[in-house]
Amino acid sequence: METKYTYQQFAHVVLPLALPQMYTYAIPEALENQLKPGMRVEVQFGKQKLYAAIVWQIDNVPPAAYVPKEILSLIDDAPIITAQQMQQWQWIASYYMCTIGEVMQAALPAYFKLDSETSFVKNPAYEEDILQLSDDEYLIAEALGHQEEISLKDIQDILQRKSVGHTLKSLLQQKVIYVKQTLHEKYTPKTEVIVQLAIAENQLQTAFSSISKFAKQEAILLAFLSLSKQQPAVRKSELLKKADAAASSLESLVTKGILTLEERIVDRIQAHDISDIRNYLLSDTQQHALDEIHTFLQEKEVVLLHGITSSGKTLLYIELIKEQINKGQQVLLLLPEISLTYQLIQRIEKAVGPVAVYHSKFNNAERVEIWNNILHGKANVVIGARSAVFLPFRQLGLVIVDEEHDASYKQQDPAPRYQGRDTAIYLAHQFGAKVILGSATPSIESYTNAVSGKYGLVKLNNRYSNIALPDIEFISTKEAQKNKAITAGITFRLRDEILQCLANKEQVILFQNRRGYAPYLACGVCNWIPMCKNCDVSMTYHKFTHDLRCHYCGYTQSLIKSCGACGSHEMQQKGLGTERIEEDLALMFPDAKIGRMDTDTVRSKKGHEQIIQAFEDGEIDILVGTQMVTKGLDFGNVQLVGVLNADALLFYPDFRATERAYQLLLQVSGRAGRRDKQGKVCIQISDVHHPIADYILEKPYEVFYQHQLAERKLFHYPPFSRLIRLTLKHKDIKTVIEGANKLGDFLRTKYPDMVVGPNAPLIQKINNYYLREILLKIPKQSKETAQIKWHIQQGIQGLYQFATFKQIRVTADVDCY
DNA sequence: AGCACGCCGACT
DNA sequence: GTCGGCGTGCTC
Repeated sequence: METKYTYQQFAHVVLPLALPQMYTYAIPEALENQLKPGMRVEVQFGKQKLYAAIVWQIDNVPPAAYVPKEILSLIDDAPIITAQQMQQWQWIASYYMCTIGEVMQAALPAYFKLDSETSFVKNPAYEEDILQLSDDEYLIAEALGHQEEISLKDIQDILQRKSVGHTLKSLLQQKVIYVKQTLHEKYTPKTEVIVQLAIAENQLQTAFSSISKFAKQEAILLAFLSLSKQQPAVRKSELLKKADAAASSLESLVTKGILTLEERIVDRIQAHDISDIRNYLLSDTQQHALDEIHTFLQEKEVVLLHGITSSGKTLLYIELIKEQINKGQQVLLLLPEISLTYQLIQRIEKAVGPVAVYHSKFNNAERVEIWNNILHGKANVVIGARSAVFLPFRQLGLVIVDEEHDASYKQQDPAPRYQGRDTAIYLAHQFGAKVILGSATPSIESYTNAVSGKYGLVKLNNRYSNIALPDIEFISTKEAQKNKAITAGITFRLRDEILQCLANKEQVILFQNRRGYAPYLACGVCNWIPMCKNCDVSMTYHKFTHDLRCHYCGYTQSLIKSCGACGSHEMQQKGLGTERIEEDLALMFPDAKIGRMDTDTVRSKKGHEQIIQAFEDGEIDILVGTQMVTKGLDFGNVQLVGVLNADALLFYPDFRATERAYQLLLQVSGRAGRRDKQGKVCIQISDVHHPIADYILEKPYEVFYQHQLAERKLFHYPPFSRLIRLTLKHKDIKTVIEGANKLGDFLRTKYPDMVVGPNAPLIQKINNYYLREILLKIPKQSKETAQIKWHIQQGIQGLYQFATFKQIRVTADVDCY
């Protein structure tokens, strides 16, 4: 018998999974004409799981090949994403070669992404026949007598083991329990309990006399009266604190009908104190730059603002933001994650009024609220990290990308591997909005666009209030080693500079790009190095925890005392991590207060803030840290910046290594010097004649740029090409090599001049998976990028036709770093 | 991503 | 002979 649909409408939905297609569900009659694209619906996918999927498209064509499932319920009464966002997601999926489901994962705050949790409930029809049950089964049935439902984890806890499958199966077979899937709406608005007076003012006298025997109740009522004079609403928590009373006393007052309690939904996003909106005055140079920006923006969509450190780019941003606010437009200011410090946000807020801040360290509930505030036009200035490009803007007028060269704008893992800066430009384009890219050391790509006239180019060459540029000195570690003028990685030259700073009560920042204590151990006899058992990297020694750790997979083992190859006991610690340097500094400068900032000391957003605050308050004299110290530290009394080992920055076999080293050295140098005194920067490097020293010391950015450009041209790197990197992963090295060769050969037959590799990456094995890479260099002017991407997909599909290659994971990284 | 189905090794 | 390991394929 042929199935006859009673459904009129069908919805194509996106699931929050890495699936290439959309899935079609039937819209039940009750929901007809209520669904709109961008709304979430509850659907069952597979035999068990429930998901919140996003309606992408609605039509009335019944699928011919299968019987669609019904949409279970409608979650939203209005779309949570806009048509513009849907277009943006589609663009990201196709440009960065991923699925829309993966974009959905990255774009939505966690609370919008629902999936079901499995729980088990007691079958009410089950007649107690407890004697039939095994001990384990009895324990579960017993537990369900106390609670409505029970999760898998609860069952594992009760039975004190992980494999509970058979017990579960048996209980289900005997129909003691059944499975329930529930889709939890995880977001709950924050509420506060507000206390109000339940009686008229003139009854207060009577009330007081009625509670005269209860000191605490009296205290509460008095505290309430005083608080209610100061503020419109009295919060329960605050009242109890002021009265120093317990909730039970308050309850008594409520029972007596003197006070009432009311629960209210409040904003998690606290309104900040912005009482003193400051007007900063622009210098002539800055004003001139601002005028130039305006002129360019009349005809160009993007302007690159090339301003040296401390030239006051932030001030220009503030002016530009204010203009947009006056026009009633929204502004997005993107910053590298780590630069999003409270100090910077506060500074901008003081100048432009309230801003919404959005980045991954905010808790989920806050992110939902910011999302909704922007969607409903309640927030107009957003400061955020790269994921802020996914917010549901309405009237976007301007996007500013600060430190546009920063590598952290590129998402590495997982997909979507999008470039936040480039996505921001696309976003702005969608709204007809303008873009400002700001940097002291622009990326080669952006600068090329500026030189070619695609972007406007505005320069800001003077430091604000003419703060002198720091005095930069390269110190040869090779020489120092020869002369025995170096201990613990610090040359005597640098040590003397530090001493002088300490004598002058000035602060010092030291930069070292390795965390931990010793980056590796080595046997003094046979040179054996302990490696991670899962990865192709050496184990790093952490002294504080007294163990060896892999910085790639997190594997930890206790410290090795004897050599794994020759058995000798002469294991030596090699290299210098921040932890070790911190320790050595304490010995070298016993009177100085040493601080350390790296991922080990900065666990939370708070940890980061605390160290910055301590540094600003002068509680730290010498701050040693990784990459982190190069960003977001615009304060303090820093006179000296030391780079302990610049060689480590240049060592990477990566075409961007020089560019990155250059950017980092200049950025870290920018931390030195204050209003009244020229700062000092000491860069330790083995060879002081390395070209990078020249670029940093003498040559203007343009010279560096030209040299880099020539090199990029020679090897067909961006901006002369577009790179796509394919990474293949498999547990067996032979399989991954053969698979990579197969895919490489396929692509080479199509595009003989574009394929590089397959090659083994710098780290061959991570987490027990062997890796191989294939790089595609697509000429910039090529019109066939879309076709190439399609062929890549074909190639991967082709690989999966072979049984041996079926479990190779292939990831594509477009515009890879 | 999850989940079920299906075919080979170590236990009662 | 069964439990359960994970390789394989599918989900509207």
